[in-house]
Amino acid sequence: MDMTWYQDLESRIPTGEVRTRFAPSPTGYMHVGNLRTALYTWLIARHGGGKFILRIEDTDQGRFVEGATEIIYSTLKECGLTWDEGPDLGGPVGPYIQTERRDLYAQYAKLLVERGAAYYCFCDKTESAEDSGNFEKTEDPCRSLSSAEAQARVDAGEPFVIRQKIPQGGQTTFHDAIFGAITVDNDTLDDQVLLKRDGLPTYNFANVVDDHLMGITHVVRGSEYLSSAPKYNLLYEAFGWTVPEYIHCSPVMRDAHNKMSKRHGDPSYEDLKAQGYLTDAILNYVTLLGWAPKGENSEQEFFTLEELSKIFELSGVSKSPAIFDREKLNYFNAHYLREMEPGAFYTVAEPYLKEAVKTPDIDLHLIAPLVQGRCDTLCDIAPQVDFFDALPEYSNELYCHKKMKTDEQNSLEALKVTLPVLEGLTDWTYDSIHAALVGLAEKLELKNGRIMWPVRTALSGKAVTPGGAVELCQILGKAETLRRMEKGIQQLS
RNA sequence: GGCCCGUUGGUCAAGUGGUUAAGACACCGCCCUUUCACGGCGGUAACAUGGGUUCGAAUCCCGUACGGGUCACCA
Repeated sequence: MDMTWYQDLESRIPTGEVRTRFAPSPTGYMHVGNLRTALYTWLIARHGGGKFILRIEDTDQGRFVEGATEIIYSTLKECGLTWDEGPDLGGPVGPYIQTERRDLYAQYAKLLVERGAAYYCFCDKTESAEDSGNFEKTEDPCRSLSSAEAQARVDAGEPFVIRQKIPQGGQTTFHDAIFGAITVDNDTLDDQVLLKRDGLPTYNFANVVDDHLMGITHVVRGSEYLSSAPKYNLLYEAFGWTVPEYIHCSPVMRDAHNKMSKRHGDPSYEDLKAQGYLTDAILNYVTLLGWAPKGENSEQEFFTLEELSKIFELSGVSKSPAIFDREKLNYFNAHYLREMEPGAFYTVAEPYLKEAVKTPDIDLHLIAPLVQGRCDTLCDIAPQVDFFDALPEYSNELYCHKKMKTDEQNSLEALKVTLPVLEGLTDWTYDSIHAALVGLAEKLELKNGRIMWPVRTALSGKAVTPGGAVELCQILGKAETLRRMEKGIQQLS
């Protein structure tokens, strides 16, 4: 009995557990919307104690990008979105790459033809409505071909596609976890292509077949697929399969009108990393773009993946698109940066510090804690610490500070009295320098700032520095400190 | 153009018939302070719109406007 060819496939489908899948096509980089979809999908699986599956959808021969699969793997791994089954791990319902499942789709498409839910079409390729400007729905002449005639043309070697035969009249209703029940007239649906001329399935068909065969219980995808969902239901119905739960997510926007896109130069996950953002911060922020915790957690905004997998609920997913806000991402990143243990921060900051400060005598470990609280991203480090290597040219205007009550004249005096004090210091530590400078101010009955401001200015040549006068003295070392102060005195004289 | 979906401050958002309409980012002010940050305190700012239903509507219904998606042998 050849009608049982699919029984083995069907028997492999796991049941009784939550199974979700992330199914990217290897056409480029991992954009933010993609990452969010992967994250939600993973969260649903983990929240339900189920399996997260990775499937590569490479049915478009023309758009394959070399290395794209690797970016998908590395991004998911870095983010901690571990998968239980996939091309590299295998699993009970593999293979997990669609081109390796090629024969399956054709078989299932033919099954649909036999059942009268699909038909062979021999027409020329149709242009997209947008390109052609033609939105009229036209009756496909191949739809009414007799099965004998169609089969004869197939046998004769005539190229064909297989199209879904949408019922005439009636309505189809599908349910989405976020949007609820949506009903459409069947007459508004088109006989979409299931199997392309090259024998590979379209995205829509491969999805249905694979999601069923892989036992996917929750289908997470972008809302751009919302309007094709009714056709999916018709397909599931024709096969006699159980319809999974749909979760359609609205897009992540760059502004009110446009999705985030590579074309507009919007950053991918990798770009954000290169711009000095931490993975945890990116994930945390992206989670909140289109999802919010409910109830008692509704005011919490910082989450670990672990916490999220406990409290993530679909009811918190938003229907409307969310605009990606760099400022808020900065806030999250700054928060994560500050929360890091000093050692951990040093590890991530070191490459950036080394890039900016090359003087061998300078201890980068002393600089790191100074910049930790002053950065939105790691890329903010270098511009703040470049003066350690070389004192920049600066204007004497910098010595004038209203609040510190300093001007060029009293700054010159301050430097002149401070120089010998520091010169006489044998113990060059933070505490001793601090004691010396504060002691001097006290002795002269001056506010600390009257001494600190001129010193900090002379040492940095900048209006803003990480750390104050004492830290800068300590880090620069005695010799360099004295040299820069003498330079200041000379410049002010 | 047909169909589908959406609309709470500039942004992310809570809210499910009765609230002074949360909170966060950003912005502004004050405090802290050896600069700048950090931190603390306070402030400006919203239910797209018109009709219903109701004692009462951000919440329910209808229309309008605006926005998005889709109508590919792309995903």
